[in-house]
Amino acid sequence: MAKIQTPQPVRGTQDMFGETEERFAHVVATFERVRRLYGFKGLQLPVIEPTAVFSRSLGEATDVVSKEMYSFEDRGGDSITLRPEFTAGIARAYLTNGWQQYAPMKLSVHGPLFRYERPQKGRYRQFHQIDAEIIGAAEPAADVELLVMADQLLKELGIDDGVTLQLNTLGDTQSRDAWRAALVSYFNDHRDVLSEDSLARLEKNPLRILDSKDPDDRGVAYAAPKIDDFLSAEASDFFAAVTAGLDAAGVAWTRNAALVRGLDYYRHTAFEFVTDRLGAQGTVLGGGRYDGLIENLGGLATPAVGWAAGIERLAMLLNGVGKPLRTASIVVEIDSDKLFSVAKQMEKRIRKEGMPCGIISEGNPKKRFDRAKKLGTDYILTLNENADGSFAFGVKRNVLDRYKTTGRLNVALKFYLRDVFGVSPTDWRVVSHGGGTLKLDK
RNA sequence: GCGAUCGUAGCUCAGUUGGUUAGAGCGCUGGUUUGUGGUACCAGAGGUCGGGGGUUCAAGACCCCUCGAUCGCCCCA
Repeated sequence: MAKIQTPQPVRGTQDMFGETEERFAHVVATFERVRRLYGFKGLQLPVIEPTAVFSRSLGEATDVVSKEMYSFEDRGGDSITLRPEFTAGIARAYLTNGWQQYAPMKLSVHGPLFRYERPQKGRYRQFHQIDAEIIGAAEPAADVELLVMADQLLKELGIDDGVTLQLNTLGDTQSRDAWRAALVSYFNDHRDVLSEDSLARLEKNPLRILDSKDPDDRGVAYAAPKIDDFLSAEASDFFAAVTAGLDAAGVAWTRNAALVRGLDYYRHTAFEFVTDRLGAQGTVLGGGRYDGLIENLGGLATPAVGWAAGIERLAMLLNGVGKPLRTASIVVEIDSDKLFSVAKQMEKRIRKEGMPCGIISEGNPKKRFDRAKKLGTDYILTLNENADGSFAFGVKRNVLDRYKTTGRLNVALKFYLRDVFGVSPTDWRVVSHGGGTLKLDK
C-alpha cells in the first residue's frame, strides 16, 4: 500500500501559532486602535481583483507586473490577480463605488497580500500589511497627518527605538521629469564606473541607482544631481510645509535625498521608517504621495497619499506583547465528583472575572501538577479532600504581581467561598494574595 | 531569475578519514515514588537520514538532479 504523502505548505507561506500569532495580533489590534484615534475608517476589500487593476496602476513597472504577481485565469477566462498591494484596490473601490462624494477620505485596511518572490528574512509570498490612505486631499497637512499617525503607532508598539523616519520629495511632475533627465545624462557620463546592475537600471529605472547597495555606485550616486535643484516653487513649498508640520508635531525625521520610488505615479513626499535590525529588509513602514495613480485607473486626477507596513516585520521587532493577562489553573488532585463540581463553579467565576482559567483532572496527581506548571499559569489552585471529609483548597502564586492584577482572583471567588463554604473574605484575601491553603467545610 | 549555507525522531541537534543493529536532550505513552516550588525514578513508542539517481564490497557521510528552508543579490507596488 502506498504511503500517503502529507502535502507541504506553499512556498513562502507561514502558519502562525503561539507567540508568533500573539505578536501578529498585537500589531493589528494596536493599529486598529490608533487609526481610530485619527479618524481613519476601516475597509474590507476583496483579496482578488481583475489583473487590470494592478497592471494599469503599476504602469511601466513590467518586472513587477509580469513576474511578481499571482495571476490566474478563472473559469470564465478572466485574468484575476491576488492583490499584491492595497493601494490599487482601494483606488478601484473609490472609483467603482463613487466615493468621490465622501472625499477627502481617510481609510485603513489590513490583511494578506501576495507577491511571487523569493522568500527571505521578513519577506514572504503571502504576507500581511496594515495600510492607511488619505484620498482626495492635496494639502501637505494630509501627509503630515499620516506620518504623525505612523509615528505614534510605532511608539505604541514600542519599536520606535532604532527606527528613523527618512523623508524625501520627488517634486511635482515637472520637477520630477527635469530631475530624472538630469540624472540620466549624469549617469550616462559615468557609465564606466557604474555596476552592471546599475547600467541596467539606467535603461529601466534610473532613479533606483541612487539607492544602489553596490559600493561601486556609491560615489557616483552621492555626487549625482539633487532633486532640490529642480524643485518648482510649489513643490518646494509643499515639502517645506510637510517638514514644518512634522516639526510642529514633534516627529523626528532625517532627509534622505536618495530615497526614491520606482513607479511614475509618485509625486512629492516619499518616506520610509527604517531600522537596522532586520537585515536587508530594513523598511518597516513606507509610503508617499501618489497623485498620479487614480488617473491611471481611469478616474479624474485625484490627489492621494498613504503608507503601508508589513505586520510580520513589525511583529519581529516587538519586544513583548504587552501587558499579559493573569491566568489560573485548577488542579483537582483526586477523582471526585464533588471536587470536580466545585472546580467547575470556581472556573466559571474566574473566567467571568476576565481571567483565563482551566481545570486539570487527568492523569496521576504528579502529572496534573506537571501539566499545570508547564502551562505557565500564574496561579495554581488545588482541590483535595481532607481526612475529615472537608475540602483542602490551595493557592500557589507563580509570579510577582507586577501588574496589580491580584485583585481579580480575589474578587472572582470572594462571595462564592463565603456563601457556599463560609470562608471569611478576610481569610480569602490573605490566601489569594499571598498563597496558602484554606479548609472548606461543607 | 542568480549566489551561499543547510536538510538525521514530533522539536533542538550529535553522528570521526565512507565500515556492525543510526544516538542524546526535550516532548509523547505507561508505570513507580512524593500532599506540588520549575532538578525525581523505571520502562516504552517513535527514524524510507527531504526525494530520486549514481560511485563503492560498503553511503546519513562522496557526486549529479530535484524539492524545501535560511541568508544575501535582483526587484520592491
